[in-house]
Amino acid sequence: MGNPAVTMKTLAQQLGVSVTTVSNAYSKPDRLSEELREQVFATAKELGYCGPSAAGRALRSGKTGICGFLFGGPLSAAFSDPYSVLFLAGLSEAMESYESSVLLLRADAGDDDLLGRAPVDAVVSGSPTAAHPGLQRLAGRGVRVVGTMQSDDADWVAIDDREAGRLVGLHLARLGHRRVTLLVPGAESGPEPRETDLGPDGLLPPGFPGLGCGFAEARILGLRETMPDADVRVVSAGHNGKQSGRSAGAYVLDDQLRPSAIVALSDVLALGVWEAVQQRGLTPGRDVSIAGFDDLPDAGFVGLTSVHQPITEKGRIAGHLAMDPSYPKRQVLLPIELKVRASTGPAPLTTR
Amino acid sequence: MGNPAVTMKTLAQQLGVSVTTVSNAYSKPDRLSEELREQVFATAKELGYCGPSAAGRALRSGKTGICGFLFGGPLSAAFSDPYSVLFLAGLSEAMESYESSVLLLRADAGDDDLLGRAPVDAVVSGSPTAAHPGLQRLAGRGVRVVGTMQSDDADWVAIDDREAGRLVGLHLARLGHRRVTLLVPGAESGPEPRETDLGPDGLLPPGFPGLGCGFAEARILGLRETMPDADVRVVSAGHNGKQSGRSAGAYVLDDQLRPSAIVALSDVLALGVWEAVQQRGLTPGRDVSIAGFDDLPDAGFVGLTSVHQPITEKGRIAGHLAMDPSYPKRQVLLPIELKVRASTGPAPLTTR
DNA sequence: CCCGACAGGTTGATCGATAAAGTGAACGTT
DNA sequence: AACGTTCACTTTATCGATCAACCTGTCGGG
Repeated sequence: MGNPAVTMKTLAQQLGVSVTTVSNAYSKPDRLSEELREQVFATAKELGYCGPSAAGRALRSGKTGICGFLFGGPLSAAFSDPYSVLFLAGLSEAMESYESSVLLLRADAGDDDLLGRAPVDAVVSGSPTAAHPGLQRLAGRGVRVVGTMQSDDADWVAIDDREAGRLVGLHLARLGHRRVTLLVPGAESGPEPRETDLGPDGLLPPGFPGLGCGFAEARILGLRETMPDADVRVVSAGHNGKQSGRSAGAYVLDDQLRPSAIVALSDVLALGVWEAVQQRGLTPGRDVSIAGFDDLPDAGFVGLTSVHQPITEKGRIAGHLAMDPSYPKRQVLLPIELKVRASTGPAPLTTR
Repeated sequence: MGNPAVTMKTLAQQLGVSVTTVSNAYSKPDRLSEELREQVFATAKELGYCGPSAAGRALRSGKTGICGFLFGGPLSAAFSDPYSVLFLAGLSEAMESYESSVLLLRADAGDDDLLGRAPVDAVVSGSPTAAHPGLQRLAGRGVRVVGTMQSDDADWVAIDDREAGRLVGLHLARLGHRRVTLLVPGAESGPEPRETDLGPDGLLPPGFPGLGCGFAEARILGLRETMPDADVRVVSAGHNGKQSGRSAGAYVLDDQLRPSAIVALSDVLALGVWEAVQQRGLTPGRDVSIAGFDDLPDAGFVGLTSVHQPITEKGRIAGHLAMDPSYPKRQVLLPIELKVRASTGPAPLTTR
């Protein structure tokens, strides 16, 4: 039952010892006799004391045993995206070995607060929404920050997104594709797909939704690099979900100048496109090729060509980087691999 | 960059005002002039102060703005179980409306600590591992506890598991099934399926893994109630995953006395069974019927008969119960519905 | 016989912030 | 003119625990 007011002081008084001794019973067992320690615990149970309060301990010691997982956008979206779920699985697995827990944080502009006020020892930037403004300051406060995109200064675990783009580009180029549409997960703009051309530098035009994604730019660059003379269009697909993948797919497929290949910057989108293709009675890999990134389990299931990355392992390593300052490699580049499946095939002659 | 030692005191000194005023600037805007407030923020930015520290605030005010999500077993398992992922999606969605965040907690015996020391205002018991010993004491400390199983005293959001069992039982009985095997998610015992008969009371024998599940008992009771003269066997399927569903399914299917229907107490298990059935070249719903519970998205996808419950909504409501003491209904029973799909059909004549 | 090491405590300061009560000036009220 | 109010802050007292530093016997070695 435990009265709310039961604290170490209460215990100490009851036992006739100092508060420090009670504290030691919990956190420094070797500093008092085994016997007394037992007594402390016995009295604790009796009075309904349930261990040192998180707040007090955190304030004094400066540690919380909590690692934040930062997600850009509504947290509920994190759970509908298999990528983050897999990442979280790895992250929380790592946390268990540190007896720490994971705090889900939403990284929203303006919401400096929730982030700044989070009681965490470290933060892992889960979605590759690279640099949240508040992150910098957090780092100053002694919070370790771990990214999931390459950068010069910070700690990170990432893949070579440019290389990932190249893998797909090369593959499609060899299959003879010349007209390609890229689907980028956009901001939370409505379901309306929006279209653009790439700038002269091969990058997204400034202000185009999807820009913030971080990985988008690199993947596009890599792809362009290996398909220099292809006709590449870019369509923003609203939020990163199967649903918007489907509608963006529809938009692209119904266009009179249908591309021979559609590359989605994430598998969720690609899977949506896959459905749109099926709905139209077309066969992926024959009538139109589809490729994605991340190689989610479902990709293997339906036969979607995708660039594999070890997502759960990524989460695990991020966890170690976050909790263990002495972890040797502070910047980890994970291997990737193109999984060629049935969803990509030679470009149809009519559209070559 | 923000020196670690930048605190409200620093700000106050720099500005020549009291610490309280700085505090008010953040949490009680109407208690100081707009002008001064701006100044405070300006200086904060200048000195790299990133808002009130969570620890200090939590200690003094007794609130953390954090809701714990309690999972029985390794947290990483929570992410491989679509049920908990869907639940978490709802929970975190609700949290956003309270500007609170979710802390993932592992409810392990012996690990009283991690739970007791968690800086939370409330805890939602995510997996139906009903009553963690520490929960009681937490409640005493002023932490609101929300369950996902029916009980008399506490707040909860749940479904009528017994009724769920009845729905399945009735359905199977009408289809003429007389020999049924129940698959219960067991403890983390190895992959070895283990078998048992139901006790005379129609309950699991004491000590049988799966007992702790909470919902298992009720569902079994309901099922038995509607199939009084069926031959019901129970098999424990190791941990709650597709994998163990498959091996438990194999175990059951390869038995000489193969049942005409297999009921898994969770869809993940059922989906595993489904795969085992397919692997053997059998057709679910014709050669052997399969039914599950929870109606995960994949269930609809492959055509698995299952008892639907609004999982995400459950999480949402749990969140409201946790964060809003004035939420009207403190005990919420959600509707369920049997979704009949292709995986169940008339019992084959040979096995009737 | 003195010294140092060690086990097993104690004391007092402190972590960063908020709650509650107080202060003084300006203003309106009857 | 006396009095109640409001505004805009300040003062003081904690919240619960940990840390650094300091006692106090005891025991073995030189």
